[in-house]
Amino acid sequence: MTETAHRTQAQRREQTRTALLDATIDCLVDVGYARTSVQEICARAGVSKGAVQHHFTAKAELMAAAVEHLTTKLRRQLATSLDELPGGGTGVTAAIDLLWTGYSGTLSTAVTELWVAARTDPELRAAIRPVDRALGRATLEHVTQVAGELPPERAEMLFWLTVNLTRGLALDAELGGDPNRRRQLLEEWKRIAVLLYQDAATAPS
Amino acid sequence: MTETAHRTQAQRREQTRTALLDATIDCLVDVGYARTSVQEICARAGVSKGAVQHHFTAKAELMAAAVEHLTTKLRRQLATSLDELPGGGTGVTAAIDLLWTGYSGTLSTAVTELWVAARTDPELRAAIRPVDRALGRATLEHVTQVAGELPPERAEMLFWLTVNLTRGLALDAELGGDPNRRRQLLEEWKRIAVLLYQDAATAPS
DNA sequence: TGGAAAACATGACGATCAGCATGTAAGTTC
DNA sequence: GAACTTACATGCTGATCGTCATGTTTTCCA
Repeated sequence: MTETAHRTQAQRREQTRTALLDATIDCLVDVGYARTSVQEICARAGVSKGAVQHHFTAKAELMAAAVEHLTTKLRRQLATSLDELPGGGTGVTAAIDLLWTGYSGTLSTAVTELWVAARTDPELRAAIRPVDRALGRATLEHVTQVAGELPPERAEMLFWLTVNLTRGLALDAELGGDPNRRRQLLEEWKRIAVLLYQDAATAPS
Repeated sequence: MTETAHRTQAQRREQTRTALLDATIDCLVDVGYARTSVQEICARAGVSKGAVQHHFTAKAELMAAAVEHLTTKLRRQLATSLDELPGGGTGVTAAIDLLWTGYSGTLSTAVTELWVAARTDPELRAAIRPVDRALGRATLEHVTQVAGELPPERAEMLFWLTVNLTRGLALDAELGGDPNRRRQLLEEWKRIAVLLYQDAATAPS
């Protein structure tokens, strides 16, 4: 119990750092950005305010780091669900499911909180933009890998349409919209996408 | 100059009330929900904290009232753009444009702030949901009125797909995504919708 | 093994928050 | 026009915010 586990300095640093970042994400998810205070964060992380001060000069820097932490986690989640999902994946349909599961999870909820907050916070915004763009490109790669061969331009269109649609649906889900309707809409969108895929295959302009 | 304009009590009440609600919306739009304080609001409205206290028992009630105020404004905006837009409106295309202009304005920005905040605030959420559902239905009516005759079920699908897509696009716009891409995506979506419209007309299942 | 440095804790600081108690001015009613 | 009510202003209160200054513990290195 009272046994002191020997940890190297780098280990300690990394450990409390990730604890802080995870706590930040948790905080964003279940109390929202407005009420995500430093105190609340380090209470969840089990450390003191001095710790967060030692690792990050200001709250804004913590948030910026949380953004990066979030995207790496999202990338990992994307990779794993990519390995699991497409067993008998039917190309476009599987890709859409992939995006939906990605954008409807708790991680994306945290991202949305940060996005909306970033709209009126230039500093946070500057931190988010490049990371988000990189995530977008990486996701596009993964998805096209699943979706089979479409004309690249068409594929990108479909991708971004799906991304924005799922983002809208995720927002609807956050506010407690009807889950059934969301399912229906997603199914309908899959049918449309497949239809378009056939179009692109049979009559590429 | 120093002439005191005689205002009836009801006029005074209504006037500062709408001033407060407008100021709240302004505040949400350009400083965000997290930094929308009572002080900031009544500073913008040109009244004192006592005034907001007299009209609303708590900040939550102010926000709830702001939600209702917002939706009535959105309805008016929708109605006017409905009168202006569809001069040579081509049915579905015009309807999509209508929705986009509706969901990409400042009013919808404020709504998004409240939505995201409402996710972790049950009180605010309870205030938003019914009003938002009513707005959705009203919008659906207006849109179908513009879109021409589609099978009602198809029309509703298209409507909700468009709504969620435009919401996602609006979120993208808020964070400073590429406006050109948004234009392209919207154009593409219009083409798809028209295609589906033809489908529904020629081969109604 | 002991001193330096890094990692973390504690407590206090001014600022700001939402809410309340009390005062004043404008309108209403008789 | 005087009592009364409504509409608003002013100033305070405890709580909480982010930040900082200063201790205490843990690891490192020689």
